[in-house]
Amino acid sequence: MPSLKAGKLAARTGLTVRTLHYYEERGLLTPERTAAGHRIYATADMVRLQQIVSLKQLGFPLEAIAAMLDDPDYALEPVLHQQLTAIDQQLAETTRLKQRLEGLLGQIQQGTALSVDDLLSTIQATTMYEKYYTPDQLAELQARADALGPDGMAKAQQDWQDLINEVRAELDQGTAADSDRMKPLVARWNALIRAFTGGNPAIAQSMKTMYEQEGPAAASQGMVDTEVIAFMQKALQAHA
Amino acid sequence: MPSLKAGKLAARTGLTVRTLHYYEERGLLTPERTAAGHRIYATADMVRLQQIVSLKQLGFPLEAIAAMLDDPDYALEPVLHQQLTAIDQQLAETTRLKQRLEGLLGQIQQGTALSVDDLLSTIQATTMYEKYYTPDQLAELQARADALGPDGMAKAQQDWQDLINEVRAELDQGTAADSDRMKPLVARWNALIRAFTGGNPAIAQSMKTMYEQEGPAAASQGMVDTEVIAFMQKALQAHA
DNA sequence: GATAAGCCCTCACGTCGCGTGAGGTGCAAG
DNA sequence: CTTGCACCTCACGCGACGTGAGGGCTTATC
Repeated sequence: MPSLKAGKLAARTGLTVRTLHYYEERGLLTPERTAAGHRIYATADMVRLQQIVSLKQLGFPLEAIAAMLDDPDYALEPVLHQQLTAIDQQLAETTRLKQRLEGLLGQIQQGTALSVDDLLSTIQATTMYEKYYTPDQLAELQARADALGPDGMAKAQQDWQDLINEVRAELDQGTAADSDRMKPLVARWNALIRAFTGGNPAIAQSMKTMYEQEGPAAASQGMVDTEVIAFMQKALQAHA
Repeated sequence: MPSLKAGKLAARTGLTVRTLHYYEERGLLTPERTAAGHRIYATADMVRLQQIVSLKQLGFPLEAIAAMLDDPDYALEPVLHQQLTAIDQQLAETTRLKQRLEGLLGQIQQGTALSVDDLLSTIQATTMYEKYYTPDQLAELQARADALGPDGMAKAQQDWQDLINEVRAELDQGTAADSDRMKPLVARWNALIRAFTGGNPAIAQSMKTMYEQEGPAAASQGMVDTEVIAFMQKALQAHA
């Protein structure tokens, strides 16, 4: 009769004894026991173990596997869809990460960036943008940046920084987003955005999506201060 | 003077206070303290935090980030390369996972597979193969499977199962891999492999690679018993 | 100057899927 | 009968925090 103890089953499946114990802890697999407490895995247990392993290969957490195996009428389609969209998202993120890494490696091999600091300045400039702008749009942005030259870029950066500082000052003073005091700041903000987008509405739209979607996480990229962004979004709407 | 306490900094960066604490625990960020023990983040701390976040976005673990930031001459190229190959591998695995999920969803939507059990039989048949065989080879295998028909498939499966059981019996009896008793079993094994590969050496090669590379993990897929496989590899070599 | 609200602090345990010992018992072979 | 291996049960470790619990600090209001 084909029934095995933990060590043998582990050897045959390529799992470890600890893993079998763990599955039992989680209620996934419940072999019989000898009088001395040794686990005895019968054929049915092996079949079930095989199912567990297969479902794990599909990326399901153990808890979900337990639910599936314990209910034979489990609705598979929704979980598969869910799993698939999660996978798609992960795939997209990983792909972007790969592109970033390749870009940085390229910079290093060209000698453009050598220290951690150099690297970080590159990251800030590129990370978030790649996500929301199409290649076309990125090319256009790059062209405009080139046209400005390093000095122009520095000035634009400074303009943004000054404006953000002033907005934060108002925020700290408790100024309301729809206050008249915000009017000139809103105007300057819009002007800077126009300069950035070059009047291209597609780019403006991408930028808007970026802030809406990304929220706090985006700001952490360039350290743009999430509070200021949220505040300005209200102000922009109030003075639309 | 721009220096903030934990809550404010957290709000601005989109991180949580706990995260700031944790970075301090790990030695990544060490703000000053007030007499009462409250953390005070100066501008330099914010810059450093920004660097930490950026490097985290590249997928580095906190320990590596600490090393990079503490040594300005840190050799970046190797770690970037390493990171990139890790990413590539992850990408490949995730892509395969996605394909599997899509295949299964297709089956469900066609009504071919409805229960968890149906799903699992499909998984076993396909999972591992997709990894090591080229699409061409998979098509050829599929064609041969179709030619056999369901009955032929069942017989082939049974032949394999019988052979494996016999091999395991020898293994349990302590028969040596190079023993003459193994000769007929080796011959049958080779015959079944020829039937499977259809004499196509490319497919045979893929199959070999699969077993070599995958080892125990592969077996867990179809529950092929890793011990029997290892034993047969020795036997096949001994009787080559 | 007292009090309440809100921010800050330090433990300390939970997450997920096991790996890795430590320390003790069971079992088949010599 | 003893040796040695297989088995058992705790119990801590990982990575990057989340989530309270329980208690001090600070600031606005009365």
